[in-house]
Amino acid sequence: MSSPARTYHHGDLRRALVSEGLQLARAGGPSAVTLREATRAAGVSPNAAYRHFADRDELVRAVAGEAQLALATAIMQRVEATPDDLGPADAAIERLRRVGLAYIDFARGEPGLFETAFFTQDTHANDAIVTLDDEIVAPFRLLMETLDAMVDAGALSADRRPFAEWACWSAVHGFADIAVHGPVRWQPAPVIDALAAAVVESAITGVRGTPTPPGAPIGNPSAETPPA
Amino acid sequence: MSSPARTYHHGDLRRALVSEGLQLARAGGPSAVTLREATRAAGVSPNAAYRHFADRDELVRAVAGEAQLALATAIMQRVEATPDDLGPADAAIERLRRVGLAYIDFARGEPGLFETAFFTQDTHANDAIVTLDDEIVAPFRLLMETLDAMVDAGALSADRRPFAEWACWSAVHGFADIAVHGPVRWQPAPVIDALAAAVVESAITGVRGTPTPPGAPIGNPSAETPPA
DNA sequence: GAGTGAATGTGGACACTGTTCACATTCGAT
DNA sequence: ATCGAATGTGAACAGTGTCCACATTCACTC
Repeated sequence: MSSPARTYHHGDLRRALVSEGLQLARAGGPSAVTLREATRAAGVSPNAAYRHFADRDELVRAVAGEAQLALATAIMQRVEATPDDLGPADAAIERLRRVGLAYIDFARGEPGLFETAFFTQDTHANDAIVTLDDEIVAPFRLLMETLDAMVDAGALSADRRPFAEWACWSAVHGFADIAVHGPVRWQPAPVIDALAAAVVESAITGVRGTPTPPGAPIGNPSAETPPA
Repeated sequence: MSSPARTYHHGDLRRALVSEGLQLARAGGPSAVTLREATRAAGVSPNAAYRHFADRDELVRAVAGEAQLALATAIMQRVEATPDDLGPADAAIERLRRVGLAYIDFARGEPGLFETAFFTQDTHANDAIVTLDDEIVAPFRLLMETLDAMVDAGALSADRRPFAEWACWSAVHGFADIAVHGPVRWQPAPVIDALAAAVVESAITGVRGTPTPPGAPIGNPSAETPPA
């Protein structure tokens, strides 16, 4: 479809399979990324996949990595668009708000990719101990940095910093999941917008220990534009 | 195995299939509840299932209903064990705390059932509008009641009541998901306990708009015992 | 009590999936 | 040019959901 030749082996099958897998995941979630469909789309025999992935699981995990990257990109874009006419503390809080809203909007706009990003099948279930660093994914790292920046800007007291990442991530991730799979899913979009905003404010309040500061919340310019 | 006769048709196959499905879901999540395995366990031919369920999906949804019930039961038990030597407001807050911790502990203790409880495949995707009441599941109803009771007890101001259910549910559900599928999963149990407690406190703070009151938190008597 | 229609369970088949085996092709280095 | 390693192919197997025609059994009527 893209390359002209198609003479020899294939050139770069692994990348092609992950790419096709991403499309499938986008349309139908992790369960839709199937070996046979991906190889078929790549114009290759089913078994060819086994030269690049041990398992179907390994393919899906590779796709999941891409999905995580897409999510991280969406968050970064939204954060970088933060207006710069705010005080340091307000700006830090606004950035946290944007992390949360971008996370939620990504889940709503790309439910298949979102679900895939959290696909994990008991890999290295036996490896005795896994340090946290090994598992940290890009979106989570963004959240950590944002919270650290809040402490630096004086928008979050240092003694409230520990655990803050879990409280924030939990609230936002939970709402995203509920908005995609739960009862919220059938509500009209504006209602979901309002709920999302309320949940994010509540998470910020919960972490800071005090209601949202002077300036009213900004954020939430409707939707995001995910990558291919 | 249980019944003595086994002469005629089967007596009550539908119930048997749901029951077997629950076992499968418990061990392997929703994807493990398979028509053939369930019918096999019930000692019946695969197609017999189609006399009671239109689809594999319908079976899984029935199992999901049971899983939701099990979750609701776990929450109720924990809430009912709230000590009664607390003031009304403190008691109301403690009950909310217990709802959250029970939810999280259920997810950790029965990941398969927990995941199954949230299984939803675009059922009635075309039915124009679905009122929220149709979709409300037992665990969520418990949360609503607990929050209403907080308002009555003066532990939550009425103007903070709206959206509170979503903020609470999001935080708790998100952490449960992360603890089961996410990076938290590999941490030792005591660490997860501490994180769970912190997340729940943060959620309560976020909803009430002010840090946790005088008395230190109680809750969290380690684990729960789910049904068969 | 025999008979009849509805409910329920069976057997066989098909398409689809992941996966393995032996085999074919092509690339890259000697 | 040759030979080993990398990569792709074909046929096959087990497992899954699902449909079809057929068999059994229940519940009810005459």
